[in-house]
Amino acid sequence: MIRLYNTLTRKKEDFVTLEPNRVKLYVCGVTVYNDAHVGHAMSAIVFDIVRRYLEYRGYEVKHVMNYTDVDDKIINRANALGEDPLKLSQRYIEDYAKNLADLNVLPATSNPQVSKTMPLIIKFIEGLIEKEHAYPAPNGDVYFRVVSDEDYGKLSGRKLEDMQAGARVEVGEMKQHPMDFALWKAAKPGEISWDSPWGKGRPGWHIECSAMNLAELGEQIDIHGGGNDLIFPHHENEIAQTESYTGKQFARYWIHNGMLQLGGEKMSKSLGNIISIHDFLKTRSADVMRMLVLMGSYRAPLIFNDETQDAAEKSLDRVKSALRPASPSASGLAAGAAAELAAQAESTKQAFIAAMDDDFNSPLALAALYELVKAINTARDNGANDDQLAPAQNALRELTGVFGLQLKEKTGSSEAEAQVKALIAERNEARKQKNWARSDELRDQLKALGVAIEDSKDGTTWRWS
RNA sequence: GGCGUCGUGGCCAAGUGGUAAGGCAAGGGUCUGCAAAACCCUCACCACGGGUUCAAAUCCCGUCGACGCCUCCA
Repeated sequence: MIRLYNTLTRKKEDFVTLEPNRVKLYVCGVTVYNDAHVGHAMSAIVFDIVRRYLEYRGYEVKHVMNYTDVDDKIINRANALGEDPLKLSQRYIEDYAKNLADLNVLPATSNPQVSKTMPLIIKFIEGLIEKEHAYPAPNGDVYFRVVSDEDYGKLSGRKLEDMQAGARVEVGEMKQHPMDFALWKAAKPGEISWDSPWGKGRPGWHIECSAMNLAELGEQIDIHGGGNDLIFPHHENEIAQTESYTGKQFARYWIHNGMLQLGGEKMSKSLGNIISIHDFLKTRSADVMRMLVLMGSYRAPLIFNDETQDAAEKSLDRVKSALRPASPSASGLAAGAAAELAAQAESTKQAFIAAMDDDFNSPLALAALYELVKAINTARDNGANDDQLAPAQNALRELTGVFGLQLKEKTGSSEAEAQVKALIAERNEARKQKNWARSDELRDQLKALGVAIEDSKDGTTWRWS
């Protein structure tokens, strides 16, 4: 039984889907107006692993991730660049899709966009007005009436009274209650806009997700996810809108990832402490980013610095060490030892599943993988041949695959490879003559080329490092 | 000020009543011409102060501190 921490109840709960073996998963995507950063990568990877794990456990997952392509920031940036806002956002949608592919994030089942959901958004708002959950203001805005929603604040644990006491709530003169929020914003002159019963305008931020959810997944969904910075107001308002509109519970489980921290602060576009996904991938692999995410709980803040990145990289090397072939002169393992390795593969699999079933406890699942890594390496040291290693290595591949790790060994061009082989041949000759000085010199040369040398009884092996 | 999450070894991080997983780093060892890789060994009384209990990192109260949200934000 899978258990999930549900933000709505602040407890771990048994995961029971609306329909057997099917999961409706909606994850808030990004607002597309500039490069996405590694914080977005973290969120995307977290939910990619959720999706991959649910599929591994036999669920058919319908995974929806939206793009917010109509928004103040997009309009501002487009104005600054003298570009059409929808062209700009389309450009960044394609860019983000490439980021995700580079990170080995599986494409969502669908990627709805605000600009393509306008009729439904308008219909949704009309429905809310009809039910007196919303009201048009004289200036052409439409607001959601928070006092009409008796359990408003249930996700974030806030009460309307508390929020009114807060110093930073601004009372808009068009609003009946300071916490009322815009469903529709009247267009300012020259702004991109759509026709509506309330005049030209565009949707507020929250209504789009309610509408796209309804369009893609229906009135009720299993899991709604996103960064924990979206809990309030975004997800709170989504709940208010959708439940007021349908009269049914919206999402059963709300899951939120923690924030990626750079220098002790949340990485965010507003703070400007950003490392883009493009820049990250210039020096590190997608696997490193994924490993970084896996090393901690998805709900906790992720400490992102050189030290943690190095640790992630080394940890990956360790996992990869188990996937190397048997030594050339492997004499074969005794039957008992081979059976032991098979048993370890099986118990690792069980431990992995038990860990991941418990609210995606990836650090614990990783610990199980390292046990298998150790067992495989020990077996190899003890003379296991490739056939004997294969089942355990396949199990390791299977489980790391659930994490979306690719575990590729580095490669070089064929010319470089030819050069390396020549140097190694020369070195072997020197070693035969016990010319250690020359041998070590050649090893240094190879190291400079990025080649690691390993000598053993049965000869020299090498790999790109 | 309000709401929420949290404070475990040098770093990252599991563990939510019975005397602390794992990874990285570090030190020692096996192997090696020397290395490297792999393997073996060593390395914490869990922010602080009270309390509950036969027993607490784990429950309760308090203090201090960190982070997130309350404004756009994955």
